[in-house]
Amino acid sequence: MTVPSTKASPPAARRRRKNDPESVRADILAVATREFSEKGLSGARIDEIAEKTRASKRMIYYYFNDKETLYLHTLEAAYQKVRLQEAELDLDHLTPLEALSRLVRFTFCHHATNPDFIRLVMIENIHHGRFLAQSELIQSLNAGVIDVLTNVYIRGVEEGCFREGLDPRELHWLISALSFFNVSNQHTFSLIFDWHQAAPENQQKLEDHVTDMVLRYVRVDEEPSKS
Amino acid sequence: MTVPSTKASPPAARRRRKNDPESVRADILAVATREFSEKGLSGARIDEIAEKTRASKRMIYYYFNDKETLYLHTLEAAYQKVRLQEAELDLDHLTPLEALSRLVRFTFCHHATNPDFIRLVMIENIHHGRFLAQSELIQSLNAGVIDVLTNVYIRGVEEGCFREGLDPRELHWLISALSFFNVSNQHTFSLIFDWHQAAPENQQKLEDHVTDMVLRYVRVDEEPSKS
DNA sequence: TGAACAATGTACGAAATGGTACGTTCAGTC
DNA sequence: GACTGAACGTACCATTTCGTACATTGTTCA
Repeated sequence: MTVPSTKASPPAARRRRKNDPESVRADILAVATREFSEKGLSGARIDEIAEKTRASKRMIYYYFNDKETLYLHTLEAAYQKVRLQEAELDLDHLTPLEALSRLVRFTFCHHATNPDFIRLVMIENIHHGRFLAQSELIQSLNAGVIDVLTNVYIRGVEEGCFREGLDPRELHWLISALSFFNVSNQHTFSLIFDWHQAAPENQQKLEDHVTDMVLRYVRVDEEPSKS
Repeated sequence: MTVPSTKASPPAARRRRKNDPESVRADILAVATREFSEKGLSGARIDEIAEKTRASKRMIYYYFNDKETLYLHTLEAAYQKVRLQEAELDLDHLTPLEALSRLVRFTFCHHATNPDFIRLVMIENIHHGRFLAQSELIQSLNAGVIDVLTNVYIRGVEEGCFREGLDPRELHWLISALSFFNVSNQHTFSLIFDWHQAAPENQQKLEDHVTDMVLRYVRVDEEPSKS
């Protein structure tokens, strides 16, 4: 009763209390993200996650029921974070060409700066998307991703700078593929071709090439005239 | 001495003998490939590999020293198999455009029909290419892969159908990225965008798009004239 | 204040798992 | 035909690893 400023406001008063479930949960999730993305589902160790956490192993099983559930929550959190970042993108005030270019560069840079997310997706694919299939959350989150691209594309076609007949979903596939591969296969590619792909100058080159490639694919053909 | 037709020819007479080291080794490697590519290094179980083999667990440790060595041999065998298939490609008698098109389609199809290999490479990347770095074999194998592409590209530039200034290694990167992603991220992509990517008609579409994309990127610009 | 429930720590159990000790059989050689 | 080393089987060990039982502390509300 004599406690400073806490009166029926549990979520706001996080300082004075000893028990802080939300932060414990968040802490576990953060550590789990690092561990799972680094070592995979079977490679990550619950005990090691527990050690690196302020909490104890008991807490992991308290908030998340078992290893696989923890992994699923990790995956969901990662997707949510991505979507939040994507939502900040504002393309409506740009010309279609600029907007598409911006979108490609954003995707490329985003993936490059979020290797944890990429690795989790790789790992999830190794598991045949078994966990993603369980998550309605993720699937609903991703519903609107294509919409942004669709809008840009339609505007481009209407303005005559993009050629017709392309499927925005396939366009998204192309952009994703190039941006994803840049992170996912960096190690093997660098080793095999003795090329420091992660070097800033090479990353810049790749970003330019990827952007160029997508634009060339979408732009109308510059053929002077037919016959 | 009364044995049928075996006289100082151990490698040829494989039938009558009870011990058949080569085939045991090959069998182990084949099973290990399936297991590792399916479940990863940490996910695969030596006991399970042993069970699925005609041999026993003891034999795995007899021929390969430990789990990681077995994994490394698996990886090396997979790369070797790929290189053998690639070597069959004969592009010299084609025009540069046809040759490049052929090369892209070959890569796309090859990856699509060898998911085990793709998955092993994914897994190896999860391990930061740690094992590939140990293998001089693989790195030497891959030396000549770029050469084929380089030849085609140079021919194309000389004949005036490819634009100058592109790096064959980066070109290879683009082709690999699109072909690789098609397999590596099939599960998550199909789920998220509710699109049966593995369906033959969609695979055909993607193959066409990928080929088209690469060709559009490499072809000379069709601009009528400057100013 | 004290009952009720949420949050947390400690210690432990049971199964899985990589790896090995030890013995046996096979195949070529003197 | 005895000897030797390669090839192979069985049983086992030590450790790791997921998960839980149980006790304890914190928090809220009547």
